[in-house]
Amino acid sequence: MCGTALSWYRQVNPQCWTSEHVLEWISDHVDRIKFDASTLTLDYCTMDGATLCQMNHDQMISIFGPQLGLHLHQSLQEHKTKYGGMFGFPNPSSPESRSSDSDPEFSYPQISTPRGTHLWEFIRDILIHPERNQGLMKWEDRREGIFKFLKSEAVAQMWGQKKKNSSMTYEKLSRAMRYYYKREILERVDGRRLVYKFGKNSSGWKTEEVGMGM
DNA sequence: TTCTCGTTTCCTGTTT
DNA sequence: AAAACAGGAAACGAGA
Repeated sequence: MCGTALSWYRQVNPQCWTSEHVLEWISDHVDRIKFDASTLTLDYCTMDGATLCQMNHDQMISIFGPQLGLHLHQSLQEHKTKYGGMFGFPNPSSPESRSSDSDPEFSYPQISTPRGTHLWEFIRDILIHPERNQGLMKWEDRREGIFKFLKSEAVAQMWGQKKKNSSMTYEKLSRAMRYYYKREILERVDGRRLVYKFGKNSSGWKTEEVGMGM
């Protein structure tokens, strides 16, 4: 990894980036899309490349918001395919560099994320990080898996971005949610508008199951 | 290429 | 009245 130019890091596997490179890369995108950087927390931008590469689309959006998050995610995917060697996504068993540079509480549950996340998984991943999801959704009853949409149209837009469909609405998203009742991925919660409950065929949201120390 | 799955889109009717 | 909820039906795109 010999480097000379300021931006040499852009030609290497993003896994190798230091936290400075990551920060540089983020600010580059901030400039490029004229994003209002004052809405960002420097804390969340401080991570090394390996940590960055661990993040999936939803986590990226949870931290950086729908606009910047999407740009970062797409750009990172391009970097990965171009310079990231043979891996489509990061090695799940990577030892994890927990340097003081990394976000100390950066311990996402290791959920196997198949290509093309499903809607319920997308929703679940937003809920797993309530402190970072910008008030999009919240748990009504964490134990029971009951949750509520706070910004239904915003979530729908995010879902649409993920599927490259700018015309997604809550109306249409909710139809897909209702199909989950029969498959018992969701259970009905009636009388409660915008409230749903995870069913027995869902996974990855229970605190015990995920081992988040609760 | 065809088939399935998981939605997406549209719609009509009901409920809150 | 507006926004959600209910599902049927058909179209769709990705992947096997």
